[in-house]
Amino acid sequence: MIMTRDRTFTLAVDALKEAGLRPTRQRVQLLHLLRAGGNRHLSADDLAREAKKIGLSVSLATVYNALNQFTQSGLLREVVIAPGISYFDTNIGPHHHFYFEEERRLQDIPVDAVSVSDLPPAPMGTKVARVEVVIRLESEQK
Amino acid sequence: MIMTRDRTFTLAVDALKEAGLRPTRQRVQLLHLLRAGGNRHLSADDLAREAKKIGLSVSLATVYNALNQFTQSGLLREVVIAPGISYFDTNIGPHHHFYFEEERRLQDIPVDAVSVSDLPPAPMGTKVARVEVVIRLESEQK
DNA sequence: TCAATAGCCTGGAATCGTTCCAAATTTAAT
DNA sequence: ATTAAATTTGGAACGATTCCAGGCTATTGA
Repeated sequence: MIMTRDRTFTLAVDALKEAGLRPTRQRVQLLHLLRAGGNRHLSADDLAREAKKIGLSVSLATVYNALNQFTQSGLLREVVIAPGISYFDTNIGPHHHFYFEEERRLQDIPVDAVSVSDLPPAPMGTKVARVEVVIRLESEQK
Repeated sequence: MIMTRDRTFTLAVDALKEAGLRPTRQRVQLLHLLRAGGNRHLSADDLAREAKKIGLSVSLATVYNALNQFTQSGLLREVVIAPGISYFDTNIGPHHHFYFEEERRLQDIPVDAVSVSDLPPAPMGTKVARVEVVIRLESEQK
């Protein structure tokens, strides 16, 4: 008799299929983990560490591969902050970012909280892939 | 008899002094080189290579030191594009950037060509250090 | 259902950009 | 000139990321 399957990962599996990525164990688990806990900004290392903590067996190379593939497929968005500091953002809708320099932390800004208008046209032969707004914050004390 | 000194580097020397940096031979030469040729976007390696080409004797470590010091003093602006790709921009006035993904090239956008308005207030205890707008472009061909 | 095959995962080595270090040199102040 | 402080240097070290070759796994289609 066919048992009802575990539905825990159905969403992740579907998302991967739709993105044209094979729903391998590692990718499914990582995507599921990424999507747990709302919108987040994680480094590759953060994700690898989280995965390890909950007992997933995934190599660091695979974490990098998966994050890059997810980003390319539009399942994630990458925000690069400084040489050697980059975060993957699970919020893929249009929005912007505050960056707290001291804390090295990102925070989403809803897209309607900033208006970017009168964009110059994309130069000939190109099209806009993305408009990125980062507001860098420093502690107020002088 | 005191000869008239070489004025070639006067501007660079003055800028360094004003920034509170000692006008050492290396810093003067590098700043001068940076400012030659209008607004530019150079990686550390680009600058080191250029310096070498014109016969300057500067170590790579010094190039990095100088670029970081110049950036901190407001003589330069750093634009980070991707993990491992960052440029130093000699244009320190307010402006934004196009980034051509394929060519890995930056291009300035005059500040008045984009309007960023209704910025949300900086969170309590912080102030805005900088607002960064990068318009990422990809080749138009499908 | 089960092989065949294309794609994926892995640990470790390699690479890249960047920073660190201690010694030697240079600058600025006396 | 002398001295103290700052700077430069080459090379080692570093952290993040990518590469690689071999073993595994998902998908295909017979």
